Amino acid sequence: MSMTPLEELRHSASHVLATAVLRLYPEARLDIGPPTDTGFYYDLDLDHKLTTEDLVKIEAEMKKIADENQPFIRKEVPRAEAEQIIRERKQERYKLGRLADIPAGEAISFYQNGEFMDLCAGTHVRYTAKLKAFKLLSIAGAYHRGDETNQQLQRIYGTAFPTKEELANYLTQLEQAKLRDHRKLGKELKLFHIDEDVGQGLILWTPNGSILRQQLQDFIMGELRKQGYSQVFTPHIGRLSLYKTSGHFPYYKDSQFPPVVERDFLDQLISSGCTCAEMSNRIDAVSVHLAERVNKLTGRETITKDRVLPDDQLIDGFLLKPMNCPHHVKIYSSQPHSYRDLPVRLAEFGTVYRWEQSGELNGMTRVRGFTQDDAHLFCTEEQLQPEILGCLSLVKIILTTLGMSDYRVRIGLRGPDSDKYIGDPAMWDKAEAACRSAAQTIAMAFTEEPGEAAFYGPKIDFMIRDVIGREWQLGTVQVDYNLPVRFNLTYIGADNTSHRPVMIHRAPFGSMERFCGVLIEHFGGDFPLWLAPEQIRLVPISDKNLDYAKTVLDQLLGSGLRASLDTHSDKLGAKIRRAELEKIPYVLVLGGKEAEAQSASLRSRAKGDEGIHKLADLLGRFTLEVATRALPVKKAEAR
RNA sequence: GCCGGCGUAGCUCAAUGGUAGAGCACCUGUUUUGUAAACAGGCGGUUGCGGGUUCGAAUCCCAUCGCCGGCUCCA
Repeated sequence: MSMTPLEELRHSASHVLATAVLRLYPEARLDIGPPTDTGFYYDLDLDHKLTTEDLVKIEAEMKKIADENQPFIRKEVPRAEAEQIIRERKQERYKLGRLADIPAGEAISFYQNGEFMDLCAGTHVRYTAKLKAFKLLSIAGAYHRGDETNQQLQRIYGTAFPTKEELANYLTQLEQAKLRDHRKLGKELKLFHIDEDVGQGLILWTPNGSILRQQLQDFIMGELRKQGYSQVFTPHIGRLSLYKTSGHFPYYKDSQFPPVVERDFLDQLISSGCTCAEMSNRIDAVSVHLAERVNKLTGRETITKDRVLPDDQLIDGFLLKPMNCPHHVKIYSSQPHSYRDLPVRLAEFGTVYRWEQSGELNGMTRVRGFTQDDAHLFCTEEQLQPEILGCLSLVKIILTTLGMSDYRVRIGLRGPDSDKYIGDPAMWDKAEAACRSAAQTIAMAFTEEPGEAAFYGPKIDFMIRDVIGREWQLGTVQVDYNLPVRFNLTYIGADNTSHRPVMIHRAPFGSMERFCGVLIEHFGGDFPLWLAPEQIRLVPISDKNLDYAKTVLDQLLGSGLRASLDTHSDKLGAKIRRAELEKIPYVLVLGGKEAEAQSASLRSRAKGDEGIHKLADLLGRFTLEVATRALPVKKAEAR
């Protein structure tokens, strides 16, 4: 087990944390305490509910242990002795299981510092005095082995650095990151609102946020037209039977909003004394006809007998769509296709609804209703690779245009448990190779992750971190061999026989909500001119300049720019301050001098006062900056 | 969903069992301003919602809704 020096330090800090906890709470039962990307934690079982005050005490005890300068000593022992050590220390509850995880033949080691001894592969710093800069940050619940059916433990998070300066820098960074949090900026800049009366995880896009979203949509739609996409519109709901054919219902029932069943139907069920469990079974069930059809198409018992009921027992209803694909599939299959028509590319900003667990909801990045910049491509096997390439280039255009370079690309391949994956292994090989070579062609660095594929095909995901350090999936490109089969999609080939198309799901932004959330944080609210809700604020020096200011406003609006006039009777400084706080890219100061020369005094967000310019020049500059979708100049670079 | 913390004016926060308050925002008036905050006055609250304890509850207890940090999940 090799660790970087920083990991070694943090891992040692977690041991010292455990040492301190046992001094204060000898009854604590320890699980594990590894280093993380940003610090370390230790999971422990303790009846006493730890509070932030307890953290202060534990941290003080850790400082003492560091001062005691205990050496970390490694001891390798046979398995039987390891078990004995764990029992002597009354830590058998979790540690014996951890011991059992160590494969036979591998060394079993303990690390001791002072009175504390822990089963541990290592490595560690040599003395506790090396721990000069650490801090406990938070307490959280965590399931033993990450399994929600297991005991929930208390997890203490902390961080450690080689020096106090580095720790202080990290903590300041955390504070600064919080200022860019999209939930905070969303409120300050009036970009979106979530109202508990509307519902958790349901975004209300306010006028400012709507401009942001609309600009992004217009941008991507322009690119889609260039790539030969067709625009479609589909409703927000669809019949349950549609999702039974696609397989989404009831397989993903727990992450869907409950189905809508007709009122007459419900009344009938209630009067017939139908129980909830019975009703649930009947809603989940499918007809003999549908089961036979799906099973025949997929060539196996995809829908098992226990889910089949006679037609008069079935309850149909509508589902808020959790995905757009079944609707798009139905558009494809509404008419016959020749190989000459392919690829068919159907695009829609489609709003979908998913029942996310309440504890998982987070601002705009994890919501229950969101709009995907979705599209479904229907193509031949041969077209798969170039089509994937086209999808990737879309994502690349977006990320490049927005200056987002801090992302990683993950190719999800099928894992070893082959039962989960549907479709012919030879087709999978081809699709996985197509993903790989498309990514290579476009020169994107990627990691291949076996087991991360969907059950219906491999995928390419774009992962981006938010200011808190949480990683989110944005853009995605997924190959699908399942839906074309289930819906019996075909096209007529050059050989005049029927063929099965391959489907690609792709969403370069992912969802507009999540993307905008991440984008707000990426720019810290200082949007490029083309995205800024308000681009230019007009500030007259005094009310005497209002008339001139109005003529300037008309010219800006007439050029398609988003501008407003500050008519408050405040002093100039106050008006400037207001515009700065609202992060408006440009302020035009208008006074007597400016009015005489059809000009304006320009103040830019990046550079400050830029002096007097002719209005005509300014209009040209602004419209060009919008048209080229120029990235904002950073304040530091401007100086 | 689970563990823990939190919920006071539009926003940021004060008031720890004894009269709900400040700053900003907003409105009115005065001021007419040259690059990040003029001055004065006014409006604004059933302390998330519902119960309970108490002579008296923002404060203590119960329940519920929501938010925050994790965990689990994410077609």
